[in-house]
Amino acid sequence: MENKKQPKYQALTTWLRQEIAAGTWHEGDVLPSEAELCARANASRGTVRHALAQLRSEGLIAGGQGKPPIVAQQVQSQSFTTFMSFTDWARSIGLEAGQETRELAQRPADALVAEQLELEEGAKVVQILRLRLLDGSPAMLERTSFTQEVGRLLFEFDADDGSIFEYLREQGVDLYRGKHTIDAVAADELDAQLLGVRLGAPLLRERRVTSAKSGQKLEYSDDRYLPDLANFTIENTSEHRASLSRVRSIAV
Amino acid sequence: MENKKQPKYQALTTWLRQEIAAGTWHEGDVLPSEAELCARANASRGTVRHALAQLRSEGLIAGGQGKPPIVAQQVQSQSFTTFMSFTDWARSIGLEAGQETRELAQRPADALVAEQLELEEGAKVVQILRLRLLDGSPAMLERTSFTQEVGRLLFEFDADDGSIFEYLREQGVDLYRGKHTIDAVAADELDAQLLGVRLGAPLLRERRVTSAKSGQKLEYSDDRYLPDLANFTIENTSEHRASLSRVRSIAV
DNA sequence: AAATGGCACTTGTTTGAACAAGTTTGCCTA
DNA sequence: TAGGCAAACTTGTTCAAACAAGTGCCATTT
Repeated sequence: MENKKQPKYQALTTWLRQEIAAGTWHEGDVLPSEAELCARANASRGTVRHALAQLRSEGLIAGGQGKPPIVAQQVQSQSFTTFMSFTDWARSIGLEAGQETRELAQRPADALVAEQLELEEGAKVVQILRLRLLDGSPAMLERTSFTQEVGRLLFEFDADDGSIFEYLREQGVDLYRGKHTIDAVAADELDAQLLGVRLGAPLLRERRVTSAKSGQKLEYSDDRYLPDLANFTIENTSEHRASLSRVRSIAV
Repeated sequence: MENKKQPKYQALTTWLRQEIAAGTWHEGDVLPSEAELCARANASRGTVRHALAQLRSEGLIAGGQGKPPIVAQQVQSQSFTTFMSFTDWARSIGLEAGQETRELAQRPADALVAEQLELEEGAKVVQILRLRLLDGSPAMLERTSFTQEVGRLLFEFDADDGSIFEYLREQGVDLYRGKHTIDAVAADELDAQLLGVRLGAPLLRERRVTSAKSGQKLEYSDDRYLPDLANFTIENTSEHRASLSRVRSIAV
């Protein structure tokens, strides 16, 4: 018996999730029928169905009426942290993240940054320019702007020392929501020099606005990846819509 | 009354989804309590909760125990069809999709296509090269390869006439899952000529493998967008993970 | 006036039951 | 043997009831 605080249906989902992750049932395998799960978990069918519904909504299992549920083809996804933090991402694929901080400055926001962070133009922001490395080679150049309130914490942090995202969360900053826009851009002089490509080379750009649960904007970043080193992938099915959208570009 | 085939809880979710989309309740507004919804829909609480659970899993509503559900901050996403079909996407943003088919041919698969479609190298595939337009101007160049079985249907379709995706679905082709990889690439000669950019200009590339529910690969496409005209966006929160992943590039 | 206690209301969890609808299996017939 | 039909099983939908647990408000008390 685990923590008695956990409701029965959640204990069931956790158990099933773990079993699937552990490979007890492989992709396409048939799970025990609802009746069997009822017996094994000593629960009513409603409870079991509640648990299965949760897994279904996560896309972990599939199956239609009359047929027992099967383990679905996994739709890969990354946790919020892994997707938001370069350091965490690198770790997750077995590489070591590195960084060379080129600039850390406080200055008035220009028009673009002010708009993205919903500040008055000229309000003070903290900007950081970092070259990010994967196993020692340049992979991405990030230009990030923080609101004054959050950014001031960075002056007490060695930006060559790891994950800003992680550090800010430890400091209690409520980084809750990320809105990402992905496009392609030609390398400018700075990109070319630091990433080691020729001027005008195609780069994969991710612009990101991070906000608190309250909706207050905290960070705006323009990250440019070498397309040879990083891609974005997404999967969707006619049953399991992805939250990715293709949108019309907005002039910048 | 609509189609009586639709179960009650689904009618309820549909209704609520529409009301929310229509702005009857705004972000942060309180929805009717479960009891009220029971009365209004003439349904039991279980049914109402089933409907609410569905909306909750889509991230449309939030709210904790004791508090009535509220309309959550919208995480934008697109339906499977809208994301898979250029024509449908254009329609959704109020533009007209156009196309100029440059080639429709049957030929042996090269190594890349064969690998993506899980065919023997040299197996026959149907390839189509189409320039896609938004309101008349070039926006994307698509190079798509279909397995023989699916592709043969295209010879009875006027490819200048609209959505291949829609046509194939009407013909009963089971287009179920899309796996998308997004990166940036330099325009080659053909891209430059048809899209009207200079050689080497950055393009936003989406490579896509579409498969049937059975897992059989049906289509591989390399779509190159003018980054001025289309982006991809995604949102995630620490509670609502997105299915997007940043991955290490695989050599092509 | 401020703190507290309780009541009314809300959602969360669980059970049991019944019928509908799709799938599989195996037997029986042609 | 091939086909078809029916029974047995599966999941899907819906209802009703009960208690647990969290929230908000109001009246009473300090």
